[in-house]
Amino acid sequence: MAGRAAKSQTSGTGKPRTRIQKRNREMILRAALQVFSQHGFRGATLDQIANEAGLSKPNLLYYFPSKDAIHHELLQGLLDTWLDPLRAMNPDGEPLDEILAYVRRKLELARDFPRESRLFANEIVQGAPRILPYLETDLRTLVADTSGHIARWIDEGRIAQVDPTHLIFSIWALTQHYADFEVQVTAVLGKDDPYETAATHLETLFRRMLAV
Amino acid sequence: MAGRAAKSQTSGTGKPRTRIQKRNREMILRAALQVFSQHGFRGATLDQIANEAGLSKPNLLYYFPSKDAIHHELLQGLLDTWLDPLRAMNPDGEPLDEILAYVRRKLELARDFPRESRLFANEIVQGAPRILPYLETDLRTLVADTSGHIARWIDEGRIAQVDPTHLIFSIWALTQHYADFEVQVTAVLGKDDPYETAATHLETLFRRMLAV
DNA sequence: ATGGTATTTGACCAATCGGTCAAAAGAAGG
DNA sequence: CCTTCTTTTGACCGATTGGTCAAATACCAT
Repeated sequence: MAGRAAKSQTSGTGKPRTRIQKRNREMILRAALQVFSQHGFRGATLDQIANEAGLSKPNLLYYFPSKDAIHHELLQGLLDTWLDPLRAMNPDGEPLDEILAYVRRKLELARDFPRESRLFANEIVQGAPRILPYLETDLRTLVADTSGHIARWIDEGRIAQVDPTHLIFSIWALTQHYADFEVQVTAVLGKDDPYETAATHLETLFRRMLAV
Repeated sequence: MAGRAAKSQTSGTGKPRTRIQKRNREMILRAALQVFSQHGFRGATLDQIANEAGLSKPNLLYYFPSKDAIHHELLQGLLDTWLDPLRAMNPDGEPLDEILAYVRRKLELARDFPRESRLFANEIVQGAPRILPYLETDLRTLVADTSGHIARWIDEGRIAQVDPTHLIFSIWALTQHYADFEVQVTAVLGKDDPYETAATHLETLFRRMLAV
């Protein structure tokens, strides 16, 4: 009994091997998403996450080596899907359709995954201490590329003149607002679901902004 | 020495009476704004704030009774000034000018007081646990009133048809984005100041959206 | 200088933080 | 049934948390 590391340790970067592991890791990530998105990284506690997941704290740490590891895995898994809609924009498509489709997809993400959006918002608002390098490389390149396509569309006279990068910022700001500031939107509008009216509003907005 | 409360205790709701108190309370609030806006309420610690303010923790607690009290005073002082630009909108003015002026003022606030914006963003993203009642009453009324004015402008055919409340949301989202997501904007754009181009972009956007 | 007030601090506290560990309890195959 | 591996847990650790308190110090009018 000299070795202290379990032979079949699956925590950390390893992939789950049993059904129990898969189930519990998912429960933990779901609980962690809830807690991290509501309190930010430093404001969240392992006890909260464990409690939300219905596990004991040591048991939670049996599946993940640390608080940072959970947060990191959550953020990592988020980033890919979060920017997919932007990558999905087709430079050879009809400009207005492509942009409106992107807006729609982004608003759907805000509606269907508000906690993911708030997790990301927390990270950014607090200075992006964990994903700044990603922002300065991958994200920056992706935005530069997309801005290039938009600039070409403008040069070809297919949409109105507009700063391409700020256009992208505007799409992010307008769509994520409904997830990140949900309580404010709800407090002002009442408990009704704001997403239908928001979708109409945003389509109108971008149609007018981009009409030639 | 029976009484434990100092006769001249000025902490809590009392107003500062000496120059030292005024100075130190201001230093504390400035430090607290920095820390709270970066880490959120739960993620911020009194030691951090005290350190940032150049005071010892007990000394900090000589001027404010608790962590909550500091955060509360900060938020309270913020709310008034934060919505002033909206209150300053003149229902009898020229619609487009009024709205564009509001956008400009709001963007200036984001540029000049980004930490205040992020303090507010943190509070809202995390569910507004401390100011939800305010949102549901004062803010809601204010938005309802302003939406009424905008609706009238639309009825009079002075600006294009648009959902007034979502128009207000759009202004908030677009302007605050540059403060709340500053690191992302900077990471994508480079270190250059984005506010000049943002101002132009937003003016163009709202002109097109509201043109009759 | 002196006395009273305002301010500052070191030492301390209970509670909670992230994390560890050895042992107990399940699960599975033979 | 027994063995082996996986999963769970209670007890515990040092560090940090928000906050207290009595004593020390700075300030100021007389």
